[in-house]
Amino acid sequence: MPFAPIKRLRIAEQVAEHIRDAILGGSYSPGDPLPSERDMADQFGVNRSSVREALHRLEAWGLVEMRQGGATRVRDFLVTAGVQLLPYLLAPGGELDPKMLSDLLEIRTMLLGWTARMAAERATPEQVSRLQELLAELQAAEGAEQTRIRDYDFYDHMVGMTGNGVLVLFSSATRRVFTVRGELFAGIFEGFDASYHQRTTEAIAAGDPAAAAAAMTEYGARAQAVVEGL
Amino acid sequence: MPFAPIKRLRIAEQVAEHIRDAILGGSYSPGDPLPSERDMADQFGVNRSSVREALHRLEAWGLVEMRQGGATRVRDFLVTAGVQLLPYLLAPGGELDPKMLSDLLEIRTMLLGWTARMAAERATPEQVSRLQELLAELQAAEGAEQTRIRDYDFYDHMVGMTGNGVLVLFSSATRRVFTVRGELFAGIFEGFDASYHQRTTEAIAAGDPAAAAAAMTEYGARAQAVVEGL
DNA sequence: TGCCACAACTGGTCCGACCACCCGGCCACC
DNA sequence: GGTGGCCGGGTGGTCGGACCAGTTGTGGCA
Repeated sequence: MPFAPIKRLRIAEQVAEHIRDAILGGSYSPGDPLPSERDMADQFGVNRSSVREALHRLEAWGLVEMRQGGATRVRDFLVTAGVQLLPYLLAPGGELDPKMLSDLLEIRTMLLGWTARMAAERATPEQVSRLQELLAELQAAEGAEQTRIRDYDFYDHMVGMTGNGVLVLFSSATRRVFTVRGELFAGIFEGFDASYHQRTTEAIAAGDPAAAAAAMTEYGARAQAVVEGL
Repeated sequence: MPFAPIKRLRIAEQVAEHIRDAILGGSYSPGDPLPSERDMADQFGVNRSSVREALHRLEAWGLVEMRQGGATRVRDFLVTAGVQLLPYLLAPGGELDPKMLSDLLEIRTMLLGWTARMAAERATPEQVSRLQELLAELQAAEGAEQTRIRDYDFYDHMVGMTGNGVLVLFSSATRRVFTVRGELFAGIFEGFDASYHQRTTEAIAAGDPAAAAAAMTEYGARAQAVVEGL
């Protein structure tokens, strides 16, 4: 077994994680002021510049609002936060939020169905044969992790087949969740059943959008049931 | 008429906008190195700290990748960028990308339909009466801008009715697009026809998910047709 | 030819200073 | 009692410079 890669964390990143967890963990309510940059620099034992870098990151994520002269305040992140916060909203403060997980899988089911439908409508022959290759690789996958990766490659290719650039953005946002929080979804890929993907591929090859959507929707619903059963 | 708020401009923000536009405008390809922080600080005539703040913002948006020792490189933002970049991807370099706009409206249609469906499945009586209020306000709206705002309030309430927290994140991301780039969608709200919303409200009140989804999908499709016809 | 040490980059962190701005308390004035 | 101005202390914003840490290309050596 190879050595795990050394995780190199920039100081500003660590600071950002601390503050992010404190906010998502409920230590602050929307509108509450954070301690001043100078205070936090002292508390963390780092330079004020690093604290500022961390705060700017949180600001870009929609978690806090910085105003010259006034305190940096926590925003109502459920409204202002970007999708990129999803991995952390799933488990704020380290404890899994089952409701959020359930919601995410529901959205995933919707995206799966719609993507398969549009892929079937717009597929080119080359894309179909590539999809069949990916299906074969998925069926040959061993282990939960490899299955997860190939499942998402399959989905990614369908996204590309839709030709919708905005969907690419959305799906890459959700992919990040599955990557960062892969352990939450292991149940989906244990004893994986690739028959849904096979039906989907056949439906797309046959140019049958409704059947493709149905197969992927069923797959998503089954994944929902599996994870909810935990 | 009240005074318009004074627009404040932080230096780092302006720098970030410049670099962002250069990247989205195609001045750099994925993998290309940006000039060094010290160079850009000279060129912009600002301190290196400000350039670094700007770069960190771009990094949080998924536009660039910073690595100690190596150059800061442009990422393949169509894959790595967050949804929060959508407003700028719609018009990279100031020129509208009609394909991206078309894709966005297509996604919007999907979200409209699905949201209405789930809202119909899960609505409580209180939520329904609130929706009817919002419908009345929408029907009474005057002018494109007021219509746009109330249309989104209507949609936002449906999102709340689904009870899906992840959908809230997604839809707030898309709402930002309509806010920042409102001028692109003015056509939708000129000569607005609220009958789709009325049908939707009635279907939700009657607990008919399919009808609700159909009405909102038609509404989205009509908006697509209007904007594409420009 | 192939390897490696070095030098010249890059970004990452730190420090200390000053500026711009917000807010609170104070006070003179109406 | 209310108003407006003043001011001081605290906040974030910017600056310049220094040094650390990691990468990259190059030149010389074996």
